[in-house]
Amino acid sequence: MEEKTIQSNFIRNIVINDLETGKHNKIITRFPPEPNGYLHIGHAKAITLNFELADEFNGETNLRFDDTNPEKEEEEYVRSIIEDVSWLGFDWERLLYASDYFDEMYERAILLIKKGKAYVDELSSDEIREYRGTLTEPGKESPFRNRPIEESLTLFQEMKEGKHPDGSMVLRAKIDMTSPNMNMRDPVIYRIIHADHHNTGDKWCIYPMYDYAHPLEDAIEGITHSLCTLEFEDHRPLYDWVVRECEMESIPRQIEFARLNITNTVMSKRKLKVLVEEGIVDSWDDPRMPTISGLRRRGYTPEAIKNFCRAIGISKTNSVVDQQMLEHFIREDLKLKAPRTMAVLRPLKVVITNYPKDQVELLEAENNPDNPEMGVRTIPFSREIYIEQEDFMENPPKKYFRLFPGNEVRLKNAYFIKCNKVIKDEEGNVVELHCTYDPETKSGTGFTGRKVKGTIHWVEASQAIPAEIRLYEPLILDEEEQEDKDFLENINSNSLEILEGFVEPNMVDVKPQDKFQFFRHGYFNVDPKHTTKEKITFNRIVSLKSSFKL
RNA sequence: UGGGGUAUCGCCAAGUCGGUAAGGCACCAGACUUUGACUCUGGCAUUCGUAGGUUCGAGUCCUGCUACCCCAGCCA
Repeated sequence: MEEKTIQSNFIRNIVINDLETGKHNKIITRFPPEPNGYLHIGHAKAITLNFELADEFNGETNLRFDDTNPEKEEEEYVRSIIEDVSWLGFDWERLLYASDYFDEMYERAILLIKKGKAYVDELSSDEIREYRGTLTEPGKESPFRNRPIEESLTLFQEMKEGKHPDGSMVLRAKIDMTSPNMNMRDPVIYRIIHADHHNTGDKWCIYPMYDYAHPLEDAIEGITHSLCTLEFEDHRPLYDWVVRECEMESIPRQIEFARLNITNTVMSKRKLKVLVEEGIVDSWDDPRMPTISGLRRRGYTPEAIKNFCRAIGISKTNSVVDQQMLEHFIREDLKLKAPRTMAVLRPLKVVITNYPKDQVELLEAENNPDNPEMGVRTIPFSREIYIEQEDFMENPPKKYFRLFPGNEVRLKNAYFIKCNKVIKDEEGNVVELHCTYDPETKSGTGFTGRKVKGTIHWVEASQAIPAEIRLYEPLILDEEEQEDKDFLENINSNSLEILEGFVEPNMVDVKPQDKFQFFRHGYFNVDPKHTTKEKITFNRIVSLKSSFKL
């Protein structure tokens, strides 16, 4: 169920204009993750934007790893990012790495030095910081700023050859130490890092900084529209400076948009990492995580995620999208896709006293009333069944349509039953119900003799399959207006609830990632990690909406 | 107190040359219902941060305020 209703947004308008005016005949975008962590739904927003924008206008999109810092990046992340982007259903034109361009970047740096636009600085990092000035005070020029070009050339060569230790010197762009834009105060563009790179091994011991590397990567690939998040707005003058001074032929345009925030969760890599490291969740793909892998394990589909990304729009406003919006799109997608089945999460045994002992009859049930093509299945029915604890109340309030003493309800796909007797344990807890059924009310016979207000789900007791069912709630509690509060103080300690319930016997052969609608409960996914031959574990993706209030 | 941004319904978000406020989520009411689900119908901004100005007419133009976000990594 993909809805490709294209929503207008300011970036798309820019593209349309660029195409109409002939500035570009074809657009090329890119998704440039740094392979230093797992992708989350915020990345999905950027991925969807880049790929679909190019696709709409017959352009191309590259997947490019921005691997300019070997100390933080790993092959494992490259693998997971590729997996996630593919899973979302996007095909890149080219799979590239910033490290593919290290040679060219080095040559362009030499060009800058020769033009007097860059110099090797031997100030320490602390000194560089001091010389940089502050937000309100201009910086000072480094004593090395005006050293001879030949000297910088030699030193830069030596940096590359590994003749100098980490931190001893850097290559800086020579721009303006008094600029009100801190990024223009002679930014460092190359630093020495003696570390193995996942792609280039030990070939290099100097690595370009983002602000220098990124515009070159874009220009080299012929990227026309380089989309990034708001915090890079201040970097745009530097981006343009690099493209211009390095004399790149292709001129990419950087355009910034707001990153995604969703209520009741966290989105930064840093915070997600804390959740994993503090053991608040058990891994990056924990079903409570907003990571692509977490959402996948929870049971979200690529279509739902993409529809969500399309629906939230693109703008420059800092915003927080209601998490209910995400839930809406998975419900919508699974409505027609997920077969219905009955599962009892908190079992209460019911004995149907007038039903013959030792009789088991097979009943027919629709797999999806909203999608008849999904066919029917048969389910067993007998004298003993389980129903949901919350579907019975001994002393119900008004408007309680479910089972209570003397009341009659419909068992979905089976018969009407009436509750006659409540069995309790010593502590007064209801442990069993005795009911009677009416053979004339069998589902599918067209019985119209009388109506009942409630229909409840059930599972036949002797053949029911025990299953583990995991219910999730948001990781983060609704925040009150408390600034500077550590997000860990708002952690929802009840974000996971594990239940032992029963599912229909025909669930024996489910496979990991199979999705179902548990009748009257919500949508569930077969967990790929916890499910074993002995026991199936289901993750609740999302509950059904409900207007029922006790 | 420097620079860069943003302010349209509870939450997202469209709003071409100024012409008299799309849509989605949420919510409320009703209909339907073998899911208190779905679906359907109706309701949800006389108003676009605020104060002025220009104009026959301004969310869209001008001016002044206000609030919030980002920037002082040899991170991206």
